[in-house]
Amino acid sequence: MHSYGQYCALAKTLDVLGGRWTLLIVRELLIRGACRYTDLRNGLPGIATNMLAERLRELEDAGVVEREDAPAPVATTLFRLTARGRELEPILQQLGAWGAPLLAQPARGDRFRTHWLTMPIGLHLRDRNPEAPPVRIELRTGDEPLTIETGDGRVHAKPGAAADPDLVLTGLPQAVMGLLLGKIDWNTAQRAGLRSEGDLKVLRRIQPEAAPA
Amino acid sequence: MHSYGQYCALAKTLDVLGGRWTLLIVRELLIRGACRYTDLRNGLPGIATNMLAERLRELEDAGVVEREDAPAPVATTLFRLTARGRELEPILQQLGAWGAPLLAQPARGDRFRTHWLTMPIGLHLRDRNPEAPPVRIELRTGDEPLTIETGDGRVHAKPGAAADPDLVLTGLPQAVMGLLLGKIDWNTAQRAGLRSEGDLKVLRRIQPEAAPA
DNA sequence: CGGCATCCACAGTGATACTG
DNA sequence: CAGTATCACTGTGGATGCCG
Repeated sequence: MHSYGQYCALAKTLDVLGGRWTLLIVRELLIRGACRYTDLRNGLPGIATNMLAERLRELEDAGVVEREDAPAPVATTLFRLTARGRELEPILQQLGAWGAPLLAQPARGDRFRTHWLTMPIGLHLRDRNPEAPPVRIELRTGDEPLTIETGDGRVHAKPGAAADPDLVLTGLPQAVMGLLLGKIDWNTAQRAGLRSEGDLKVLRRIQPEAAPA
Repeated sequence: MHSYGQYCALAKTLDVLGGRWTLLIVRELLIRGACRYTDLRNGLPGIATNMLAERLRELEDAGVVEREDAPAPVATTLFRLTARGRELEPILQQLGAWGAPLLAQPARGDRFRTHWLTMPIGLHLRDRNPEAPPVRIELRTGDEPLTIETGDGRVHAKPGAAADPDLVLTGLPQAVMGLLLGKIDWNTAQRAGLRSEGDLKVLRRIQPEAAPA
């Protein structure tokens, strides 16, 4: 990427992060932590492999990403964010929040990965009853299950199936997220094909505002 | 710009704002408010004129920018941010803050416009003595003067010369900003060619931390 | 002059194939 | 698994021209 050549902090930021795919690579590393090249490619459907390799090199040169030779038995390379790279988390959250309304439109043909829900969940949901025992919800809405857990007043999500979940939600991402964020009620979600197993009441504990269950 | 085609809020944001020059156009409109095509081109040294026209059209389609036929005598078109576009201000400030360390390096050959200092000044400086009468500082460090004013505990900057300023600073942007942000002391700034006229004590009132005057 | 449209050389991008 | 190599294609930057 050619530099903007401007003595301006924003322009310098864009010199580093403004290239195509760059911020989406940072998104993957924020969500996943250290990952392999193949994991990154899988979380970035549509990227060309040479593009990923080149961007990782640029991010490494810029001090945003570092590579690490994985521990003994596996013998593979891991990519992870540096401290400087992790400073980008709140910025990516805000950028995502700005674009959230754009997800309302149909957007047919869009690719989806379940772990992309991690950031919006951590940003928009709160545990309204931190004193009570924690709850676990499993989402099945794409390539892999996602586990939602309450803890210290916040709501965390991480890839993988939940052990002994209080609730399991199965359906399209639009319906799952619409329900979790309180944008649509349970009847609407059901009409959109959402299915549930377990205790729907736990939803009220984490939804941002009053929403019917 | 080709869409990423991902059902992810960040990817949707980048579909709209991720193109080359796009966020720098938003920067100009945030700093300047409504401006003419020519003003934009002037604040974006290096941009190709067809690029500016195309990006403005895209931003208009996305509901970030709107155009307005200027009032009676002038007969020109003005471009301004919509409410949706103005929501980007805190995000651009954070992106700029992230890149601020990159301005420390020499960066020879970089173009500069004085009004680019508006955002960092509003972000990093505070009026430590809001009860006292307001102060005005004029910066002369590039193409046009910039006026800094205190008010309601904050520090604002706007293009143009100051009427009856308490202090006038003249020199390179690195030196001016280094002094204002307390990164360098007055002697260092002076060695970097900075000249002053007026009362240097007013600096302490707005500098982020203790710094010698 | 302000607000573009057109044209062209070239750098960036994306798909596929291949390799240690 | 983690890339490199190749190549067609598209986006970008610079110059210039046009039109009210």
